[in-house]
Amino acid sequence: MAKKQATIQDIANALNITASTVSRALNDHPKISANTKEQVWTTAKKLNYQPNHIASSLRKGKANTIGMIVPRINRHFFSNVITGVESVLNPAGFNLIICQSDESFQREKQNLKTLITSRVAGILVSLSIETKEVKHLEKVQNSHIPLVLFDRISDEMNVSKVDNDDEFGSYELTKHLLNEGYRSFMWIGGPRNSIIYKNRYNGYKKALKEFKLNDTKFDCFEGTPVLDVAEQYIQEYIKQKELPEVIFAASDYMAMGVIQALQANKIKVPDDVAVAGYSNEPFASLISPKLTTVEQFSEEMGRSAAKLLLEEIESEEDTIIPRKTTLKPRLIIRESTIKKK
Amino acid sequence: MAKKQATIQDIANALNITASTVSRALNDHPKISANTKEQVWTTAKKLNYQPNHIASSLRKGKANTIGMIVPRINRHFFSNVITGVESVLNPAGFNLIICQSDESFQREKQNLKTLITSRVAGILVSLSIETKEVKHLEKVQNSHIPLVLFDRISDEMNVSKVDNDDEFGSYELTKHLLNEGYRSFMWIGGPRNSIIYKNRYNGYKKALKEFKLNDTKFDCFEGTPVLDVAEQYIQEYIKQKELPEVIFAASDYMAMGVIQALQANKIKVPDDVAVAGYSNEPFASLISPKLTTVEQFSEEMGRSAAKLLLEEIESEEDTIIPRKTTLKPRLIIRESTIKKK
DNA sequence: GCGTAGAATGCAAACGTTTGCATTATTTTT
DNA sequence: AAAAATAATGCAAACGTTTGCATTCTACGC
Repeated sequence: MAKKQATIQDIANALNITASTVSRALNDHPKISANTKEQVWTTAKKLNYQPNHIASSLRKGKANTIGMIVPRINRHFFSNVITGVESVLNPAGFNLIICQSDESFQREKQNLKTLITSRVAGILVSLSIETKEVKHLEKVQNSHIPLVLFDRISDEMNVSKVDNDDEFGSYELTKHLLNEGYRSFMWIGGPRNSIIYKNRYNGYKKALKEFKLNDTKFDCFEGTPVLDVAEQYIQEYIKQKELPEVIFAASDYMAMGVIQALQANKIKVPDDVAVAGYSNEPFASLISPKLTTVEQFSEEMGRSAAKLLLEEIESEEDTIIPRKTTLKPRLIIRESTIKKK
Repeated sequence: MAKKQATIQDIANALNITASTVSRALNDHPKISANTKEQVWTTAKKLNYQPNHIASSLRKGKANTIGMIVPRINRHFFSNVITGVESVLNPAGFNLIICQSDESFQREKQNLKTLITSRVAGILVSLSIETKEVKHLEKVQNSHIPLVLFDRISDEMNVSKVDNDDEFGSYELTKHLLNEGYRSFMWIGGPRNSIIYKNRYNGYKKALKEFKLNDTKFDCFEGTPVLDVAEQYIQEYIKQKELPEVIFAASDYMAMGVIQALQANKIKVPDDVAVAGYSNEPFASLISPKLTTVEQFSEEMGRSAAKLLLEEIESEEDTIIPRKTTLKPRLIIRESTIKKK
């Protein structure tokens, strides 16, 4: 019981050599004889020696741990980003500490503090919806910890970033709708102070402008990007006004809400009103009609962000030049926007 | 540039006191005068001092970090468990290191090793599908790290566990089908060497037995619990044999595959054939017909597992008595199994 | 056979905290 | 007023590694 973990010193004692030799042997240092290495390795195994990363981190002045802050882990998009991050970090010998801000600015600050005191080797952040200023991120830089922002980025920070070309994705989707022949549009999206929705809106507008459809008579609705909000909005809308030919919801969940509201009113999708979404949630291909949407390469985003971070961590330079990677999303055309010819 | 992080010693120097006093002041030790504490706190702030958790972990012999191994993070169920775990661990001052086994036994072993060398204070594990033996888990116990298994548990390990009462959930669902009046059944599920699917199968059988429906003429199919596998199976099945009144798929994804196969053959759900699933994935309420299924309280599972682990970590005892928590799932009846009266 | 190079290992300090015990200063008790 | 108790701080070792420099030993060249 309570047998202590074997240390490097125990191995040294067993072999009548010093801890330094053992340390070097374990790390396959070239100046240690093959014979000694062999002995060290076998006794290490015999004693069930497990290296103490804490001690080595302290001595080396840095941990093999990366911190990551996401708004919420149980969102399809973010959990895939995490998978991508891990796929790069683990082979490089790093562990991931994951924190959730829960879309709260306070928790985001708290998380950052924890990561700094844990002396992580680097930090990845996707900002919470509530986050309007970035002073807390500057603290990270003061602590000389490499920082990379992804998805929900901030223009104010001069650090490396990875984002999706939301404007492009939205533009492509709108073009598809226009090419199908739709001419009256409604836009539904999340709050436009979020950079994500701002960009999606801009792409939408840009495409419309190309077709001289500047001022559509139909509304643009902004709200919390969840199913219920969109559903209620459409339910109300139906009672009062005429519907457009197509509704572009800049979130799949909102699109789902729209579809449910329409179907509840016996309005056929896409025959009466077409619907498009954004981000290709898992359900998008499962519902009927299958939802036209835009796929974001979430795992790829994770990989890109992790790579940028790794490079900064392994860089010898004093000052690193921030870089930005923008990923092109891909249009996925499905039943919900196909016009009967 | 390259300014080092301030240490406890820097504060001590600034105030002409020793590091021990500073340490005690920062930890609000009762024997330090209010005056000194005040001074220490203000200079700590002035120097932007950030405690070094690595050093303190080393000295104290343990980290404030918990390790967690899940098969895959981007599954709705597991990401919710993680959320539950965090909600207990974070307030208690612990961080979470999350590892994915990717359903691979090798990676699970590798992950465990990493967590042991990181000297985490405790480990939470849900076993991979491939895991048949648990020797690697015994290593954790040899290292005197508290261990709690959840969801995919093993009977061979004498440790604390949290699981779902899958037999009960499956039994309840089958009872509902029987009460609706269905009398011919088909079972579709994941591999029965997985404890999860074994239990679900048992609950199903138990309910049938109560209605003297021991030997149904319809098949039981086992396969990888994903959409495609189930869809293909049904597609083939339709060509060859007559369908049952109801198909119980012990995974929502499989149920989805079943529904798609049926609908592709113009077979109406539930009018011609009813379908039920298991685990209440987000899409279950979005598809049409809405899917009858069983909800598992994933966040609650995370909270329970984290609480058990915390108790073990904080226990002073040398030997801890393993405990087991079993969560009752809840039947969710939706359109896909409602019989036209 | 002496000097030297190179190989292998040892020595000791360092990383930043924490903590048992010792010390000093102050107050209380008798 | 001396002894004892209390309060506040200091001293130094410890946690388990890593690493620059020193040391030992062997072999080689001339």
